[in-house]
Amino acid sequence: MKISTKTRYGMRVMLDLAARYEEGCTPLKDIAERQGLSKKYLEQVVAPLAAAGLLTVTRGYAGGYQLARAPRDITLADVVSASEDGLELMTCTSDLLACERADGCPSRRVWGGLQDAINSYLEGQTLADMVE
Amino acid sequence: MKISTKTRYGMRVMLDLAARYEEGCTPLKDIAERQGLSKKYLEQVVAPLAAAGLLTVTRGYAGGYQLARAPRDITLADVVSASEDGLELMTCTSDLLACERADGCPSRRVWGGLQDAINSYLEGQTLADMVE
DNA sequence: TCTAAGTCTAGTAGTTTGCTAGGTTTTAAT
DNA sequence: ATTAAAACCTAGCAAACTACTAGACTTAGA
Repeated sequence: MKISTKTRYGMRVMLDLAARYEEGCTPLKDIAERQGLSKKYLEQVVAPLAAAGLLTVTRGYAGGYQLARAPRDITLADVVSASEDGLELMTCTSDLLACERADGCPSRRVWGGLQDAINSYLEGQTLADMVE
Repeated sequence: MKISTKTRYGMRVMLDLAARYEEGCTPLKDIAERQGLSKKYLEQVVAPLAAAGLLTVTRGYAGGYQLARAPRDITLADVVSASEDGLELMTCTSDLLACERADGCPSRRVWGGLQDAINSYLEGQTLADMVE
């Protein structure tokens, strides 16, 4: 149940960009310096966020990243889901089989409930909420 | 944010024992058979649960495990926390340092809020609730 | 004393994590 | 047309973690 640094750094990048959303695109170099992180590593951190359509990319000279939507329109679920490739706590294929055999499968209830709690928190908060 | 099989199996063991709490101690062999899991692996799954005081152990012939308290008095947080060695989403030492430098550290708010959501769900539900 | 239980320790193949490194492509400024 | 600053892509790698298996040892009731 630990959160990977990839996801944590991804969130920091998104929050950093949320704080200066009006200012146009920002190069990774600036974000890396502000956050005290390796620019090279951030490239990889940012890739899935861009692939998920959360970032607008400007390539070439004076390029950089900008939030694709207003901070108010990007939820924490959007960010975490992109970084972690989904919010699922488990790959439920094998669990479905196990549940066939089990009687009522109470553990389904456990993890389903936890999943709901996580989803509803992350979906209910936006980047704007976090930045104030 | 995936849940390890160790934790999932641990929960299944605890739920299995909760369902037959009145019946005294149950050998791991029986649980392994019912759940379709390796008994040998379950030994390791169960170890941290016993160490956390959630299980009463009877060694020797006709021994086995039993819940140390009634299902109503064991929360999901107790179980997950024992299996995962705490509920923390991250080791915050390095984050504290980062937060000194950052201005207001909005990511603290993100993960703190998620942590609260997770904790309050897990602490609010007991094994009895899951078994019906 | 036999036997069915839990206990402890070690090993291990495979995967994931958290990076670093280097080269390629894109594009605005000169 | 060249340069420079940016994003993009791929590979590699040590360390840690995961999901087990295996075996020897201990405990205690029948």
